[in-house]
Amino acid sequence: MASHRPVRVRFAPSPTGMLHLGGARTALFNWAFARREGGTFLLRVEDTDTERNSEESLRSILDCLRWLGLDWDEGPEAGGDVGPYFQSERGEFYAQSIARGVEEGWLYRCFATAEDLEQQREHARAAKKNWRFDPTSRGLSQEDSDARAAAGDSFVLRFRVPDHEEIGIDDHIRGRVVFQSEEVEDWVAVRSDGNPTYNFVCALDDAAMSISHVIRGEEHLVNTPKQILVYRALGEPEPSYAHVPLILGQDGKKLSKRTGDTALGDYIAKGYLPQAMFNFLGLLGFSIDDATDVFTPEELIAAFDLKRINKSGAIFDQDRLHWICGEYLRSMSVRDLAQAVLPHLQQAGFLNCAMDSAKTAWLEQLVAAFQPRLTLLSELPAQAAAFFGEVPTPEGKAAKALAAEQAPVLLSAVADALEGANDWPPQDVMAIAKPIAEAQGVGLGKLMQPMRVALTGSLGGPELKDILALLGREQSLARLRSAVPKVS
RNA sequence: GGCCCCAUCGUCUAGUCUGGCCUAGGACACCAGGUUUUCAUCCUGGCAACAGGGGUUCAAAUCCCCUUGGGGUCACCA
Repeated sequence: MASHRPVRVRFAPSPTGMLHLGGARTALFNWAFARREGGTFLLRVEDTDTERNSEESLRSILDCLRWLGLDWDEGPEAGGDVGPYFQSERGEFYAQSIARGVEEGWLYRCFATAEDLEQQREHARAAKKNWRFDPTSRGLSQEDSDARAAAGDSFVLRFRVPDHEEIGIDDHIRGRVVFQSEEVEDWVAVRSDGNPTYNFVCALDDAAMSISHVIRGEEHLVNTPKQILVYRALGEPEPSYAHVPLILGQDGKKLSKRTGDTALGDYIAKGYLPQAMFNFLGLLGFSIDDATDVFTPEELIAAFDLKRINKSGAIFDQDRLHWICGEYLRSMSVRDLAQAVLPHLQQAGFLNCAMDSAKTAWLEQLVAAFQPRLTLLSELPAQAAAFFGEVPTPEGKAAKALAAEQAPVLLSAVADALEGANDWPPQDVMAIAKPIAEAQGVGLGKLMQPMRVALTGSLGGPELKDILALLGREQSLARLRSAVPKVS
């Protein structure tokens, strides 16, 4: 099959909703393959469903692809020599192909109504019999057909599927897959309103755009024979195929909204990093080798090979995505991380002010203190709330630590000691704390615990020294002092 | 149900095409230790899989067949 043509691959989204994770991964694989082969990656918008299309969907899909770092060589906003790249603008081209199909006889009029056929299907279902379109309209004479059309009877154009023909593909992922033409019904290629259907225009456009490799989801595998037949009718070279396995939900079925978020946009909103998402998607159904699970786009490209894509479906593993995100987040520079996390803080109502250099420096200090504790950008506002407002009311063990018998004495002692310190934060908090604990005859922990709770409301969190620095002298002392009367 | 696809730890996977190096490797999650004033990070260790049955072969996770299980698809949606 056409393996020596220049590599041209496409991602063909339908702008009827948000970009699905499966679609995002398909796009990623197409992109990686094109980049690996030095080929062309193009975007074609399949907006033939005028009912469900929306401008907003298209924009969001393009934004999502860009967010992932996938750039396209031809398509919307990029142009190209084989456009238009919107199917809604290719009507003239389709009309020519339709005329040709009718003339050459591989498209024929069928006057059966959708309702009739639906009724037949119903009957078959009730009788538990397998239903397939009965191509009796094929027998309609040209005169009768013309006459009924002239009389204004509504009709669709069906594709005349040949008898006893073997339709096989050598799928890059699955190997040889063969269909018998008897299994393929005379499908509708042009609707009664004159608009062509997906299987028809998809093949038409792939041929016209010289697509060399069709890399798409496995759910399209059964569409392939229909599309191959179009190539054969057209006398165009067939592309080669790679049917990528599905992304499965926790239930083992095709990922759907029932089992969690399915749109890439949902994960963007949750604060996942684009590098992490790219990495994770590239690891679903593909692997570089037996040990590499964190990699750059360049490394993915260098190793990319359609034959290395798995055959079986992969369950979307949130834990793994979460982990990868943490890996990237921890490897980021404090500066970049501060920038990335700022929108999430502002969304939570923090830092909604002009960011002068002092504020930025403080934010970077905060981010540095929390970096080892974060896996998602969106986690910071909740974790660091104590640094933006009141001390959250301690709960559970934290409340207990603050209510300990010696806590008031220890806290006021430590507040006094800190107040006397020359620098802020004190160079060695431990050196200040130790004697106080000893004087009270308790372990260091007995002092540190209530101190943390008094300052942040929590037993966990950054190092004490960082907490004092972030809070500042005044605020730190105030919190240590005000915690005392609360418990006494 | 017809047609098509698939089958290694709970999960993502390496190994399968080109049988022996596999007493099946890595990672996530989980569990247990260690480092750390806390939490987290980090380090060490542990748990855990070739769906079943037949072949072929000196040798099978790897090749063949059957069974079972799972999935996809059966629109004038894409």
